[in-house]
Amino acid sequence: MAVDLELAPKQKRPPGEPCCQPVAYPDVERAQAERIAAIAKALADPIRLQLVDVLRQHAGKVCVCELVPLFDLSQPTVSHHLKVLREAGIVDSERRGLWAYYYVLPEALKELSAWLS
Amino acid sequence: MAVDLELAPKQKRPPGEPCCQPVAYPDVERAQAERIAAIAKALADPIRLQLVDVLRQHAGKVCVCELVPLFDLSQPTVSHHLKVLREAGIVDSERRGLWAYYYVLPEALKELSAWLS
DNA sequence: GAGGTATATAGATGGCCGTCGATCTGGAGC
DNA sequence: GCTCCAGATCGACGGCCATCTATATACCTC
Repeated sequence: MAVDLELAPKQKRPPGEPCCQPVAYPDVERAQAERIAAIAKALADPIRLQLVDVLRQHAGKVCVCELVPLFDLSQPTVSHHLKVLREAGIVDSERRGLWAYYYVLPEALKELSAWLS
Repeated sequence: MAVDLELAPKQKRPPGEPCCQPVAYPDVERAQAERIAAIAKALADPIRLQLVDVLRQHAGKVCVCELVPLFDLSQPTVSHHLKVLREAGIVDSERRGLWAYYYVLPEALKELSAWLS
């Protein structure tokens, strides 16, 4: 998966109609592309996107028991989505007694946001 | 864009009653969340992210024959990724003779970019 | 027309993802 | 101790995804 691999120019082509222009290389390295794509992948589900949206509305922390009834999904499924977001570094959680509170880590979205602009 | 709803702190509750009511609702409607998530999904692969990166960097139209050798993938696989990006509305293509030139549709990324900021 | 070339499509395959019900964990309160 | 509850984890299932090879399509040149 060599991003920095040299481009082999076209060897035979109809005259007068050049195929290949000067090569454009990816501006992002492979490792960076994988990081950004991983964030995009975590956001690539409407449920997770709305979860992040709710958490971002509150600068504070939101209880899981508030998140579950927002969606027509089972509690384990919502918990699974929260785990995906947590493992992507987009959210983190804190346990207080019986309840778990989730909150956004805004830094996690910066690289994707910066690449998009 | 933010809906101001307050987060009720968790208190002890009488047994037999549900833990809490949802206090925050998604600011993003389901249809909008699905649109944004679909864009994120198209970008959720490092190859496709780098393809978009190359096309954005070039700011013009890039021949497929330049894109294929950038990755250690078969030509049909690169073609598949370009098709995914095209069906997501992120890129479009134009055929010139034997060659196909791809270019970015910057509008497609705006909704995701706006949601992130 | 024949022959070659760039790209797209088809079909198969292995793996990952979203969802569920069932179960486990650990804290609260009796 | 025991019971109840919030949340996480497990195991399974169906479906979708990324990749390949093989083939088709479209186009050019002779």
